[in-house]
Amino acid sequence: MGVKNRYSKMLKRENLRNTSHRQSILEVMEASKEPVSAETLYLTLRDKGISISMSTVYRALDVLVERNIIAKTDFTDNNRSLFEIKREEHRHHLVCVKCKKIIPVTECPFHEYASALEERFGFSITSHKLEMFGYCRKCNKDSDEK
Amino acid sequence: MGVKNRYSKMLKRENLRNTSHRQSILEVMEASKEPVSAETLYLTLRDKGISISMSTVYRALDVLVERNIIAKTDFTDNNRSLFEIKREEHRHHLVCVKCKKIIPVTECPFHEYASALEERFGFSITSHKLEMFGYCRKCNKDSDEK
DNA sequence: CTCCTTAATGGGATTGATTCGCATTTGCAT
DNA sequence: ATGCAAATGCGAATCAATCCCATTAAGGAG
Repeated sequence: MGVKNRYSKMLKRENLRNTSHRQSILEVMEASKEPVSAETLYLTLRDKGISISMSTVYRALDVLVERNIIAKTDFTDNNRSLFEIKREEHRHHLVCVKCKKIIPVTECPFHEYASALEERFGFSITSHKLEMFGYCRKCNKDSDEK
Repeated sequence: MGVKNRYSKMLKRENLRNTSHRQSILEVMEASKEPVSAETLYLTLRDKGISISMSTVYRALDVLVERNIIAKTDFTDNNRSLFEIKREEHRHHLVCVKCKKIIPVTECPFHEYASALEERFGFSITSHKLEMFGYCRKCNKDSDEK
């Protein structure tokens, strides 16, 4: 099944219209290895010759987050939201505080921990986010050389 | 050692002036069981009869985050930043997506996982955030009753 | 205790991301 | 092909956060 067809099904299942803009947005997000901002998305689409407005980008992102197709991830950096498509395995991130590089990580060993908390607090956990901050290999090396 | 004295020392150690506003802000944050927004802080201080401006609140929060005395935590809810004083043990949170209640959790079983990632990616992790989302005991019960 | 330097503050203006309102267009069921 | 509700565009509005600059106050030196 082609990628576009897969998106159609996803949208249909959620009672969302299969518009070309939503298709394009999902394609760009699928292709991106890192979380993207609304503006990056907008500019990328423009570069590809697609005419779209910022409102549409934001609205599409909102509805896709709401339907659990993409995730909004905040890194506390310059008050901007980043968005990432949900893949089979969810992701965590290593964020370099110096060069801002974001490394996705797919391992997630937290089920046990989560279960214990659910029991203790009577809380049903439906999702979680883990972000780790520090210095990437390159920035570590750069500061060694000084 | 009194609380105020402790704050004085923290500020002095960081070469920050021990101003009454910073004292007040730290007191309010210490007393708060949950992360607070800049606005909440501002209003709380006003209620206590302390005259302060939003600029000062934001500036104090910035410098305290920078010096690692408090932490900025974003919960993706209405694009607002929340701040929390750092205690002996760092904290994670259970965030109820319905009533927005935030339950702090002090257990943190991630050192092993973190070490493995550091090795694999040559990344030095200096901090991390884990937030879990779902439904609290009360909101679970409310939806049962329907 | 007083003086002096400079960090900190107030308050208003500004920025910048995100949201809103409403007229127009488009998807899609029939 | 037709009709209607959903989606879009574009400009205006909102709202948290930041900036500017004149004023105040912390705290070290004497």
